Amino acid sequence: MEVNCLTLKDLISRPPRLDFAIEDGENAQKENIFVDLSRMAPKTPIKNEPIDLSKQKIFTPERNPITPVKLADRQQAEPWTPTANLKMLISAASPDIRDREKKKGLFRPIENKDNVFTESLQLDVVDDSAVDEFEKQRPSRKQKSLGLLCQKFLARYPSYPLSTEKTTISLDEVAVSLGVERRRIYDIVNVLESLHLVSRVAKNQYDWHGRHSLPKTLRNLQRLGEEQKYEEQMAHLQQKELDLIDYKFGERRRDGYPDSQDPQLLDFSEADYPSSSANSRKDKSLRIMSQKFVMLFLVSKTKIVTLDVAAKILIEESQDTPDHSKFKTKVRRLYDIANVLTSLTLIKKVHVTEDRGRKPAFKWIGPVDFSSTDDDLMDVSTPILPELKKEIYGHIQFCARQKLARHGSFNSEQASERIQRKVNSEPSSPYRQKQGSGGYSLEIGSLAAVYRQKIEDSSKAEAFASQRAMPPPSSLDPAAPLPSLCVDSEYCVSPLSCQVLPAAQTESKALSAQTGLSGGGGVSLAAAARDGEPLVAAAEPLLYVPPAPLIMLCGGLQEGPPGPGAGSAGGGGSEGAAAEQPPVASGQKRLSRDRKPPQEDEAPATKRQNRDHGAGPLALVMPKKPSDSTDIASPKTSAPHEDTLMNRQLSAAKAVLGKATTNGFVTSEWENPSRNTEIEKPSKENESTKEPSLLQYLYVQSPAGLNGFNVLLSGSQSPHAVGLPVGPLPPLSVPCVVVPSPTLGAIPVLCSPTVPGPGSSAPSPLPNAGPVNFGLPGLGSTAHLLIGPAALVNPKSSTLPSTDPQLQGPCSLHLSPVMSRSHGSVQPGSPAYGGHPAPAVKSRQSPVPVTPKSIRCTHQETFFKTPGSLGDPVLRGKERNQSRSSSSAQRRLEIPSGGAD
DNA sequence: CTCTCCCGCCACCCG
DNA sequence: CGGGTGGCGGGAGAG
Repeated sequence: MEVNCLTLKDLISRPPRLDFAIEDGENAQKENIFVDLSRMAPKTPIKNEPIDLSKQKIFTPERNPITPVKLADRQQAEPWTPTANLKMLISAASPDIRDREKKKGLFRPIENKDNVFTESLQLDVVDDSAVDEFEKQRPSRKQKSLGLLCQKFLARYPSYPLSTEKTTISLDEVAVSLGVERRRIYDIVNVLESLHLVSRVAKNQYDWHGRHSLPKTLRNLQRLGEEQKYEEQMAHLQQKELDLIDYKFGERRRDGYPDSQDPQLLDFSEADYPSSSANSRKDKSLRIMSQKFVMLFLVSKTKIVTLDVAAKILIEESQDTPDHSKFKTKVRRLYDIANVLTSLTLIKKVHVTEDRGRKPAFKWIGPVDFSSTDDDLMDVSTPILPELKKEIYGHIQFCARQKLARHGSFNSEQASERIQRKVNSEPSSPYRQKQGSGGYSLEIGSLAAVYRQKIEDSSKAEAFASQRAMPPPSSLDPAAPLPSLCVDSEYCVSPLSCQVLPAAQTESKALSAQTGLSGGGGVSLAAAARDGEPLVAAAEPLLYVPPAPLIMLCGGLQEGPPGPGAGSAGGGGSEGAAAEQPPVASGQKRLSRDRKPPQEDEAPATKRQNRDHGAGPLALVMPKKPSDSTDIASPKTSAPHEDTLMNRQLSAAKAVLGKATTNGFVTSEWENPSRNTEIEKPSKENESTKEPSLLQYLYVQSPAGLNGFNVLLSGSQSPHAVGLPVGPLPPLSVPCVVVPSPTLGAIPVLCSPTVPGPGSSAPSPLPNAGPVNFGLPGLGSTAHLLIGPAALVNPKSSTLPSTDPQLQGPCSLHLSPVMSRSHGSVQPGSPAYGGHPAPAVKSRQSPVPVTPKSIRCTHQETFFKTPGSLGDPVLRGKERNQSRSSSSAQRRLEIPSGGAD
């Protein structure tokens, strides 16, 4: 036996060695992988390796030589063909070898290696996706990516360090620890510095500040961006592109904004950045570029920035001559920055489809409302939290009641009015929105934002502080970008979608009819996505299936499938992944794919997702591409997602309802989208666009970064809504969907009034497994609640993330909380919805896995309770939330709700 | 092919 | 002036 093993190893190991430093820590990882592989395939070592690797997940770290049998199995199991494997090996080999030789000297064996190694092993073991393994085999580029490195870097420090504790960062130490050259650390640190997450204190020394001041920093950047008129510039550039590929620099500033104020940008925050003369080296620094890049997102209505536009703007500002090489260089830098920002879960990669084709772009998934919040708010201490929660819960409860009371009679206006009323009543209320974005005086989103900030603050002191150990900081962070919303890596935005949407929106009814869902009860979809991404997913039964026509439209609209995503950001273990997934989690997504543990880093998140999801589900939903399926599908089916939709809906809603109603519900973001200057954005907004069905609902989103609640109201229900223009769609039965987000936990809840009998058909394919997962954002921050009109179906079992417990539960309501989590642990068979493929709830994060059942009850109750309890919990962090939240919400709810009547 | 973006040379600039 | 920083762009992996 041994002999065999050795032989295999030898064969296998060699190639790896070449690639990696064999003995070196880094290499070690790879080697391990290889080893495993080797054992797997006794026959041809080389080929086997790759193959094995892919499948290894199953294998334990031990990976010792395994019996050949397994190999055979695996091979079969593996998607990879021998040929493919060989190719892989071969391709990897030569280059690797070369690199290897070089690297040997370069690499420093570091602990890091060990870590990496460990991680890889774990991944292998746990991991399902072949991809990971594959990657691991050889140190793929991804493994060495800045994003991954950044995640590791961030994992070292608490997102919200206690004020008392000072964390200093030694670049040398970090570099060694992470096993990379210091040069790479500079890239990370510079971007972090631009956001004030760190500050340089001395040579080679930085202080870690964490995310505490991130909202403030972003606000400042947003302000600066507005001053710089970046939005106009972006719009201008985009227009130009339509006309010409070439763009001229001169025009950009026509508006009169001063030439380079770049230096000022830096000033805003600190003295750190010395204003330098234009074009100075500093102006070109990654720090400044990073700030500008962020500003572009912040001023963008669509929150999507294409790299080419960003690069052009940067070039213009730098007053450099716009040659192609410059452009390329800028883009490279932007990728560097984007990788870091993605690791921070502030942005995620998407693709914008344009006439010219797909363009790489990034979407802001971080907090959005900070702009509206005051500094005061930032400082606000915990006390406020309860208030906010009440508001939110109250609103939710109200909705629920309404629904319950009359199945579709819910009037969104009333709700909105109520909210406004409240807001108005308190002049000082933080809830008021400052922004003029929409003219909405108050937005839930803003509330959420406030809430979130508070939470953040509190969190610093408490949980987070202690939690370094916690799952990756990022994921945990409340502040973390709502990103959770965006589960998937990429979205495609297509212009068309916009057009389509309007019509779609109006009519949910039509949809339901078409889908067949209508009859049954409504379909409950949930879709809430924060930034456009769909938050909710419905169980299969619940899944809303857009009528064929709609689908077609959607599909058409969407570009191709979203690529694999980009989303890796979340990656970092919990962070990225969590963030992304959770919110949106459209049921579909979740359904299709199960997430891997957030822990994994995924630089390659996108890939994973892809693989995770099957195309299958998507297919159902979307005509378009299977590949995206996961993303698309889920969103599509379950909920309306995307800004576009949202916008549409909003606009539609506004029209119908009148502003008042909408106001209450609409979040700032929503508004923004509607306006999009950017052509692309509007259309696409991700996967969500596709779903017209979503239109039916009015989506109330909390501000993006925040953990606000997202509420989906069915348009049909609202009387006003009836008037909706578009119309053909029959209103869905679902009155409203509330998606609480973030802070609470990520517990998505789906209540579907009636089970979608008809709908099921469509859905069935998707979910397959059944369980629809709503992915909670990694953190579990977001919870989605869907309330079905009349009859809620069964509550699904879901595991709640520790954090969210509160939200979850609307037991009484019949709501079923669905958790989706990064993991994808969803169970297909999960009980949800009684037999239906219920969405599975995952709570990967939750430290303590709760049993769905138990959780459910608890949560449910909790959910409605008054926030009072929340205050504590919130702070605590995710874990505690569950229990606490419960109480206060209800109280609040009732009060507010009353207004409706 | 295009998109990404790693890698590390070498210029800056600070202490 | 030495060394920390970090701009820069070649070139290769990934798709």
